[in-house]
Amino acid sequence: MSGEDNLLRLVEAEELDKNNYHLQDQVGFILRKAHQRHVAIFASHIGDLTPPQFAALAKLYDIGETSQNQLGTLIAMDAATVKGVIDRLKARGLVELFKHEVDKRRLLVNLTAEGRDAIERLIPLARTITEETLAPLTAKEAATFLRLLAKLA
Amino acid sequence: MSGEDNLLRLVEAEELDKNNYHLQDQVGFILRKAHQRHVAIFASHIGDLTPPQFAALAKLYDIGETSQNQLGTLIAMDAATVKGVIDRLKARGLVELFKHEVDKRRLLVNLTAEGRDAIERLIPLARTITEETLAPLTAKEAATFLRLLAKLA
DNA sequence: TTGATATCATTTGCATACGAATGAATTTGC
DNA sequence: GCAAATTCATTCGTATGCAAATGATATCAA
Repeated sequence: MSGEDNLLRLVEAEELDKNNYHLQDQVGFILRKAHQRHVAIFASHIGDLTPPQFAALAKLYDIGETSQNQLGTLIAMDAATVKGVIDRLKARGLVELFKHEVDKRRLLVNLTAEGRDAIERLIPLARTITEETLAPLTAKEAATFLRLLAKLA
Repeated sequence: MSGEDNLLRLVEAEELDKNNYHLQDQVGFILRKAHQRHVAIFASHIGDLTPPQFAALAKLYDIGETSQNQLGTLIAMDAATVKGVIDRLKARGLVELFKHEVDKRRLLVNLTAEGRDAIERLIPLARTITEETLAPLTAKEAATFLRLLAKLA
């Protein structure tokens, strides 16, 4: 085999390497698509609330009154994002805000009676949404998937 | 067992049902967190481009010139979103736009020489990003995860 | 106690993401 | 061949999502 052959093979290998990258096989790209699909399923069942808004209500229903910042940590939203979400829920009368009596930096958030009614009404729909999102998998596959997904998140 | 006992159990079961919903176990919530983590990993390796911008460049590198709309379909972005992404890539000189000679509705997009250089330089980093995203899983788990994720997306 | 740090909330700027409406151009169906 | 339907691109409005900067308050440490 000549030196020129070796060079050729090397060049071909590099070309192959470049062309071998397929976006549609990358975990990030598929993750983005799976998330898109879930959001669409969510919207088809719960049209008047977004997944982040639902997450805020569900968490407040679970743990009760907490600070805006703490809520953000629990539902994986940074401070700027959670503020917008809470502002919109407040505008719709689903949550109330209070200043913390002792620590004046904190803004306490809690469900209103209306917010409590809403989340109690929506939780069954949320179960349906979860089911429909996982519908392409068997029960066993879904369990495996959730276990591995949790390791990644 | 009295009728009152039955009623009590029923009420308790309903309460349990309501309180039994745990946001942090829902596939949508974990999917959102996994996606967030991936985007953060992406940004730590490729700071000057977002994942959607990278997707557009990678797909153009893969298939060559195409219409804005077709590109959007291939990278799972609606028309409004892809327009913004392409506009920003164009402003940075990474893609060029041409009117389609025959079908005057279409706007053709292609990489510039600079765009081609950029994507060739970035693909190795993208491989690293994929690896790091999947790092919490073993090779076997990663393969299983990708197979199931693809079924969901 | 006070000066340095840290925490909480807000604001601004930028970048997806998508529904809905619009207008231009093309294709289809009859 | 022409009206209806479709496709392509754009624009507007709304909602995340995050980095960075700012101001108020609280905690820590010397």
